[in-house]
Amino acid sequence: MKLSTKGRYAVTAMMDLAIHDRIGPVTLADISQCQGISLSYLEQLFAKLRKHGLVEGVRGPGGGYRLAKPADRITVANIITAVDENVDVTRCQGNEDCQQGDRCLTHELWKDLSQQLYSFLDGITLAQFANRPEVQAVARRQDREINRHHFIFSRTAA
Amino acid sequence: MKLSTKGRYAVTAMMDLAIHDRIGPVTLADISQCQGISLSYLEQLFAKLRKHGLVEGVRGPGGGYRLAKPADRITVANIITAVDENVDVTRCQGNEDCQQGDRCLTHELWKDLSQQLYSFLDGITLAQFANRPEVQAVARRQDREINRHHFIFSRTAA
DNA sequence: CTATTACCGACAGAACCACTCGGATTTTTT
DNA sequence: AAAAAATCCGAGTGGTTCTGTCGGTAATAG
Repeated sequence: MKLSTKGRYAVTAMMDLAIHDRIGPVTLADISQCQGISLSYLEQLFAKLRKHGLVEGVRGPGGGYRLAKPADRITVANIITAVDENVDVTRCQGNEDCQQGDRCLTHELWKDLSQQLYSFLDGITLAQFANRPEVQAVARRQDREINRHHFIFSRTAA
Repeated sequence: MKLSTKGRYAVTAMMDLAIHDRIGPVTLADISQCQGISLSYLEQLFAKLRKHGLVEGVRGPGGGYRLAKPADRITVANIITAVDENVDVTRCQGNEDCQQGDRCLTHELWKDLSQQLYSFLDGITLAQFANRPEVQAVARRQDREINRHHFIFSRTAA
């Protein structure tokens, strides 16, 4: 388990997808502009998310990314492990005899804590965020706006 | 909230201190050898832990580090924030009008998740690890060993 | 006095992060 | 058919963090 800005970017971007899931795919350009992350960097993150079956891309104009599974089946732990594939285990990989047989029981304790943390984050789904009343309200307003712009201007010109 | 190898090292080292707290200070050389971390790197970590009032150093032969507070008053969150002082907030620091006023509500959601994570780790104390029966058993055996070596050889020669 | 330990700062290589650039491919619109 | 919008792809880069080395000073126990 590891937690860096990379993971945060991935999680917030996925929240964005979950919120606007109903009106179709969201472009990386939108997320880039909205969240202040570079487009190319987002592309790299989404390549990993796609390989892990969390999102699917839609090419061409009007395309973008959408969730590959219902939002209540995607957990925060899923997202973080998808982009931070570095498992980064203890120094004495598996072989527990790192020092006089039993000295390094702290490694066991850490593994236990790490597992607790994973379980915690695995219990939090994207749906839990997207279904909040205040989120629904804002999302609906934005969706209308986006639809209007789809007809008049291009969407990203908003 | 951030979680890297640095934080893991700090937490496992602090677990070590908590486990052997009863027999006095633990030297960094011991932790270094036991956990496979370089001595100088440990020194850097413990300088931060000391500045945050989590440990106190004892100089001279027989010295080392010991917990500055009872183990049930030191949480995992305390340790991690002590060594990873990087708070690393959202891109639009505080000013919520990062994009068209309300677009970036994902930042709010992330802040909420981050807070949940902190609370979770803040609920886990060193004592919860040190007080486990299996830990107690191993620690007692090790302590005896260390005491014996204190008289016959030097402690690190074990 | 000597050995042991914490303390301190500078530095250096390696790895990783965040990002850029230049393209190629697919699809919709015109 | 042409143009534009979007995903895809890989190479490369500057900066930071990680990990560790080295050399030294200060305090303390025996």
